[in-house]
Amino acid sequence: MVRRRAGITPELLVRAAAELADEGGLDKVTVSALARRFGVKDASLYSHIRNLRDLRVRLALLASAEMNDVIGAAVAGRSGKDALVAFAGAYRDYALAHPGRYAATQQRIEPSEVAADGSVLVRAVELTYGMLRGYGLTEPDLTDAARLLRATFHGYIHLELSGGFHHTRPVAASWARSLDALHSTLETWGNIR
Amino acid sequence: MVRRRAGITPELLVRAAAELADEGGLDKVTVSALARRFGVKDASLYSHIRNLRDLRVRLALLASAEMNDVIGAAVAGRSGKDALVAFAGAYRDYALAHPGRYAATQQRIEPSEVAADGSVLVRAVELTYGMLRGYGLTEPDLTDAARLLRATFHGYIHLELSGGFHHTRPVAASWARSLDALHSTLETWGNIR
DNA sequence: CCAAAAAGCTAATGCCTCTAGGATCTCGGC
DNA sequence: GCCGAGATCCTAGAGGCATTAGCTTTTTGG
Repeated sequence: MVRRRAGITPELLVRAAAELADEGGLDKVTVSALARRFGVKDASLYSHIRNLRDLRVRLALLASAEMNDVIGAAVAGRSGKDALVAFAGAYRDYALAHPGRYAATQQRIEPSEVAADGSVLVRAVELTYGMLRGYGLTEPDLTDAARLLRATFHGYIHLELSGGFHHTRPVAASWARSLDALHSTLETWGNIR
Repeated sequence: MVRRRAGITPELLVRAAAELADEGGLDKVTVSALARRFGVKDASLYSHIRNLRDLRVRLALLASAEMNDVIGAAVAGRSGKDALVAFAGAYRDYALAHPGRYAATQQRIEPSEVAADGSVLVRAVELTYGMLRGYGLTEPDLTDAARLLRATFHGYIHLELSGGFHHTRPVAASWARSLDALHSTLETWGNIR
């Protein structure tokens, strides 16, 4: 009997996992579902990934890299409010288009789990700091402002994705208004309080 | 053989679930774990709760009610920045003290799942709006500002709980600074852009 | 062409959800 | 006090998922 192999690689698995995540949520990313997808037994996947956790970490890194790319492209050549709006827009668009991947980026990941690929996470921070330096901020304001931005962006997307905004007013309108507010805050950061 | 009953009620289950959640995270809230806790077989719990989902929704309502209480008490008699700081402090303190319960409040819950107890969710909105009216905001600014606040608070807590803040600067310091910024934003909300 | 590495498979264990149907306890009413 | 109804708990069992161990088959480099 000539049974060809499935030609599975960790990369293929992660890509399939990303699709599963975006289709049905991060908790649909399961070793069984993945095995099913490749027409293979569950146990067979353990030659390619260490375990489910490993798979999800890889997925998180994939998604983070993708986000870095779209955000990086969006901010390129812009500064000030232009950059802020571009950054925020790219962030939100990615998250809404790829909710499962986005959710994956929100998992707690220990440095020991990423081995050498921590660069992805570093770059995300650099993008934010780069944008903030356009507002003339320095430490510790840089850290404070970066935290505020990340929190606001993430909080918004999370609430939007989890159906937390019931009001009839379009979320996009509130989002734009919040960006105005954030911009204004960043401009006057040094004078507040 | 005289076997006394365990005296289980849905309320007891939910309270135990809350403890499980705070101890090991929301995904440790499991029918099996709960049954174990009460010295009873898994299947027995299905006389008290419809299913796991039902349990988690009840947990979310419990936690939401608790948060409303502490926040309500914190804001009582205050206005302006006092109220904002009190609100935010109560919110963050509760979430950090009860991470599992807090996580439960972040689940997507359909109106059909809460039957008549939707009042809890309404009150949360009222608390926020009440505080914002102290800043003289009216619709649609009220909605926009409420969304920004919820997003920021939630985003901050989520990132803090998930270990997203790696920098050495104390999170509490950045948090305080962000509240200053938010206050300033709310004060000038009408003038921005 | 062959041996070792790689990629799958079967078998098993353990944990979890949930349903069906049976036994037992409790309690209100006679 | 007794009894039936309903509430509460149990046993059995199906099915899903993660993970390990050990075996077989396919590939591939020398």
